[in-house]
Parts: sequence; structure tokens; C-alpha cells
Amino acid sequence: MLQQRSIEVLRAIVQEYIATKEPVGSKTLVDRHDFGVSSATIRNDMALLEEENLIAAPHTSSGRVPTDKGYRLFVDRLGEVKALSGSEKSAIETLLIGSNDLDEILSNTVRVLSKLTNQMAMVQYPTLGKSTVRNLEVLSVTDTKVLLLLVTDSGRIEQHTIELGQKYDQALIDEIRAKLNAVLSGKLLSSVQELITDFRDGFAPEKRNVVQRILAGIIDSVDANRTEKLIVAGTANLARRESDFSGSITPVLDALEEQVVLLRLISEMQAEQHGVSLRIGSENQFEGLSETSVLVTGYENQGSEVAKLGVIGPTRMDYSGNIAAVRAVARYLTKILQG
Amino acid sequence: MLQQRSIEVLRAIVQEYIATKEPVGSKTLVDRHDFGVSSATIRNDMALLEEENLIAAPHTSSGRVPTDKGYRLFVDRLGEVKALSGSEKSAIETLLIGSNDLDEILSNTVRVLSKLTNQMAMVQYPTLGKSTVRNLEVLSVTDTKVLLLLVTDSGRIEQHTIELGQKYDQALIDEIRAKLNAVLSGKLLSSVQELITDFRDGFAPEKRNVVQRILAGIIDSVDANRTEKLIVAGTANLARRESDFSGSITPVLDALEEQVVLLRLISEMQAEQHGVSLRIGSENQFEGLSETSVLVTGYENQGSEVAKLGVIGPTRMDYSGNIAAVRAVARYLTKILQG
DNA sequence: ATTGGCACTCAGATACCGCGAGTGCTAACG
DNA sequence: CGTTAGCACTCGCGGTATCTGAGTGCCAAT
Repeated sequence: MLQQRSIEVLRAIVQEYIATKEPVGSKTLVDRHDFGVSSATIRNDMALLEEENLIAAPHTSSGRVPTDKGYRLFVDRLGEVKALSGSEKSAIETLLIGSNDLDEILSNTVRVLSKLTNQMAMVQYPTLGKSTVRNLEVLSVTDTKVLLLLVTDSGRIEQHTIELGQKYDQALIDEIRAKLNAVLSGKLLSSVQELITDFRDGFAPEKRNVVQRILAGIIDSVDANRTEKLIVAGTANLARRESDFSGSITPVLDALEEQVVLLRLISEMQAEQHGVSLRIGSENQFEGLSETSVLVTGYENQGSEVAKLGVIGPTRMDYSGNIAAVRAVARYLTKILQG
Repeated sequence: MLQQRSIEVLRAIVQEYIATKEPVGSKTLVDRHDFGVSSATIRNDMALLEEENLIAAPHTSSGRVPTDKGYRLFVDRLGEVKALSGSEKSAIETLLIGSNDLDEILSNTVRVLSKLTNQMAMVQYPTLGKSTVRNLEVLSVTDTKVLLLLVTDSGRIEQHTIELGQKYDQALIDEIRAKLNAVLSGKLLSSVQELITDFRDGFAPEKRNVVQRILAGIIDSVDANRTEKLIVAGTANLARRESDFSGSITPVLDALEEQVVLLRLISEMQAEQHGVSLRIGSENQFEGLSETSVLVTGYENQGSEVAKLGVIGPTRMDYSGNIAAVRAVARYLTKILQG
């Protein structure tokens, strides 16, 4: 088992390396941290840490760099995470207050998160899960076309243009709309499909064609809502850190441009310590992300988690600060949504 | 005045440089293009072109590279732009057909444009300008809160939550909604403000407070719609071309992450030749974009231009191919929107 | 267990060199 | 006059050699 001091040394190495980006040697370590022992002793500890694969030397006889495993231990032993400074808190507040619709709120959220962490940030749209139908609107567009709007309680709106294939009667549309709302309003999205299975039966046969098409549109909309969606910001932050990657960053950027990848990634991550979920470097299965760390947490609406947000950056990142930022932003977002 | 052949030489230099990224010399030029004269003659022409600032030598006695002015002349003299290949056309079609709502259409558009050009692509949302109100919906959210939806004929939806500050009567909301639609439906967004100035007067005094708040929300929504919005894709493409920039690309990425910058940029550009607008390198006023070229064109809805789309990349780009792609995508988008 | 001492290693910085693509110029040519 | 061959000259680039110093590993002493 590793001694107390060895852990301290690891902590110091991580801190130092994150700050300076230089492989850190025993000498600089004793200079800047107060271990009360000589550099030779530290060297022994470092040899131990290296044995445990917690640190590694880029080349024989140069300073050491934390391994993914080293970062992991560091994070797990992280006692308290940094609190945000007052100015950071107010930055979050001023940017989030005064947003009206969901799109605006989320795009401001992702922006503030990216600014705060200096990393690439992402926010997932509230998902199906516990969302309920707030309203269903059917608007006429042309003689034969209607626009279907599905509004959920999270504020997300799904629109869908439906070609009815025949002229319709405004009264019929109104009737359908009213009945739909009566049936669906307040219901879970996940139950919609079931609720409308025999909806058609309540209409006269000659009307059923139109009803049928609209129902199909609703199913599509619910599906679209199930298709998860996310927004990102701060790609430039990642590019700026290019030198933290061994090769080129373009594979990383490529991976991140595929929203599908990000969504799968996010969905696999479940909150662990400190209420956040963290994948460090090679802990990450995804092709191209083996030199990045992904930090994710959930946010809530109406008291239950509806989606996630987080940041992605090089493994050499300020874990403590970023965990604090991600948590804080999630908390504010939760607050705004319920407000 | 420059001779015919000199222009040919310039064209050849541009092509060669774009293809190989190497400064091109007189020898390789005569090898690969069939000028029927010797390299010495070409050298004379090149000296001429250099005098005119159309090409420049990175260092004394190395090949030449087109200047911004050189690219400009090249583009202006571009006779016909490349046609898209069949597979490219079908790529556009398959990606754009089968999108239902506006968000989906635009995000697919920007994606296909980015893939086609291998550049960063952007698409602006349809703007205020000639858009008209299709519908106005007022939905109840809580006792004292309503959700306002402004649907325009371009398919763009603006949502706005309004705190009424008092309990309201559903009948009143319905009344307001009906009257609003009667007044505003089909009207230009730009005329909305004017049209509702004395809308309030049609209501009994005790109702005016609620009406007033809703009207304010409408104004806000129209404003939000005026606030232009755009989506981008393919940032990774830009990063991949990093070596085409003298310094780091991060200032470029920074500039492009500020949507405000992009929007101003786009709005300043008016179609010129070939129906597209092009800014090459230093022609671009914006800080940080002096080594990029911006290529923009408009797309239409209901027969008039509603917004723009385009690509951004290093000045060393395939102008001919990109112009073709941008035009083609704009054409398809126009077609989809009116369909 | 800790420490001072010491020989050893090796990546990165610096300097130097030679190659060769490419130029500019001049004199000759049709 | 436009074109061309010839030629001296330039200079960036890649490769090699050298130097330096931070940092290590190990050992004997405390």
C-alpha cells in the first residue's frame, strides 16, 4: 500500500504538471511544495509511484507525468472541490437570468460553461424520459398541409409539417386538436403512442384519413423528441489545447462533431463521486477520445433529472475547478428551469 | 496590361498551389501545363505578375504563391464553375429530402455543405425581412404564466414565456389569441409592432393589463426573430487546415465562435459574380480572418431571399469547386423550403 | 527510513554544412 | 521584340555533430 506521503507527492505532481505542462522532477517538487524531506526521498517515492503506473517518464531521465491512472487516483482522493469565485457565480447568473425560451437558456448555459472551464462544453436537451405533453397545436399552412407543434413541459417544442394529401375542413382540424389535447395534455411522452392507438375510432370514417395522418405526425414528433439533441460550444478551447495531444487534434474534433458519438458517450455515463461522472483518457472507449477527459453531470426539471451537461478536454485539465464549474452550472440551470 | 498568357500562368499557379500546397516554380509549371514556351519565358511572365502583386515569393528564390489579389483575379476571370458530380448531387438530395422541420433542414444543410466543400460551413436562419406571421398561439403553463408561440411562414418558431403577474381567465386568453390572429395572420413581421399599437383598446379596462403583457411578449418575440441566428458545422475542417495559416488557428476559431461576428460578416456581403459573394483574405476587414476566405450566397423562401449560407476556409481553397457547392446547396435549400 | 554524493542518460537547443530548386540576368537567336 | 539557353547566385531545408543541463538511479553514510 502506498504511504500517505506518496499520495501527497502524486497530488503535487498532478498540480504542478497541470499548471506548467512540464514533466516535473524531484527537485522542483521539493522547491515548491513543503515536504520537509530531501529530493532523494521524493525520488524514492516517485519510483514507487512509477511502479504503480501512476506516473510515467516521457523519456528516460526526465521529469514525470501523471498517467490516466494517476489522474484517476488524484480525482478520487480529491477531498473538497474548489468553490467558485464570486465573480464566476455572478457570471453564471447574469448570463442565465434573462433568457426566455429553452433554446436561449441552453445556448447561454453551454456558453458560460465553456467560458468558465476553458474547455469544450456541451448541454443535452431535456429528453423524453419524464417529460409530459403541455400542448398540441395543429396549424394550417396550406390547403392540404398542416403544421403540428408538440410542446413539452420542459419547454422543448417539436414541429412537424404534415401533408394531408387532401383538402381539409378547418372545423375538423379544430375538433382533432381539441380532442387530442383532452387526451394527451399532461401525459408522459412515453405514453403518447399507447394513448392514441384507438383515437381514430372516435371519428367518422370519412375523417379518419386526416386523423390518421396527424396521428402519424405525432408519433414522429415524439420520436424526434426521443432522438436526443445537444449543443456544444468552445471547440476553439479544445483547438487551443492542441499541444496537449500527442498527434493532431483533428481526430478528436471529428469525433466530437458526430453528435451521435457524444450522445452515446453522455448516455453511458452515470453520476459517481461528487455527483459527477468522469472518464479519464483511456478509460474512454471511444476511438479518438483516448487522450481526453469527459466530465458530465445531470440537471433537473420538475424535480427529476432530464438531461446532462458537461465538458470535454485534454486529460491534463483542472479537474477540481472543472468539477466545481460543471456542478455549479448544472445547479443554476436546474434552478432556472423550475423558475 | 497583362497579356493573355500571363493570366494563364496565374491560373496555373493558383491551381498548382491549391493542389500541392508547395510554392510553384517556373520549371514545374512548364512540366505540368502545356505552354509551348520555355521556363525562362514563364519566368519573365512571373516577374511581371510579381510586379503586379498577383503572386509573391515566400523567400528569395523559391517558387511563388498567389497573393490575395492574385486569387481575386483568378476568381474574377473564372469562366465557368465546375459542375457538381452526380454523386455529390445525390448526396445533397438524400440528406435534404426527408427533413421535416426547419431546424432539421438547416442542420442537414450545413452538414452537407461542410462535407461537400471540406470547409467550415454556416447557414443563417431565415430572417425577419419578408417573413410573415403564420400563427400566434398562447398556451397556458401555470395559473399566471403563458407560453407565447410565434410561428412564421418560413417555419421558424419563436417561443416566449410570459409571467402575467395575476391569474387569468382561459376565455380571455382565447379571445386575445383569436383577435391577435385576426389582426396579425399573414402580416409581415416588420409591421407587427405597428399593427398592435392600439390593439389594447379593443378590450375592457380590467383586461388590459393581461393584454398589455402579452403584447410586450410579442414585441420581444419579433425582436428575437430579428436577432439573427445561424448554425455552423465542420469546425474540424478548419482545424485540419491549420497548416494553411501562418500562426495558430485559434484566433480564427475564436472569431468564428462569436456568432455576432459571423452575422455581421454575412450581412455585409452582397452577391456579386456567379451569384455569390466572396471575400478573399485581407479583403476581409475582420480581425483574425485575414487569412481566410468567406464565400456566401443567399437562399430563398416564397420567391425572395430570406437568408444566406456559405463556407469559410483558408485563402488556399478550391474556389471553383466551393462556389459550385455553395450555389448548388442554396438552390436545393430553396427548393426544399418552397416544397 | 532518509540523505548527500556521484556517475550516467538523453532530449532539446545550437551550430554548421551541403544540396538543390529556383531565381534573375545577360547575351544570343529567329 | 519576344523567346531562349546558359549561368552564377541565393537561401530554405534536412541532416549531422556537439553541447548542455535537468533529472535519474544507486550506493554508502547517517
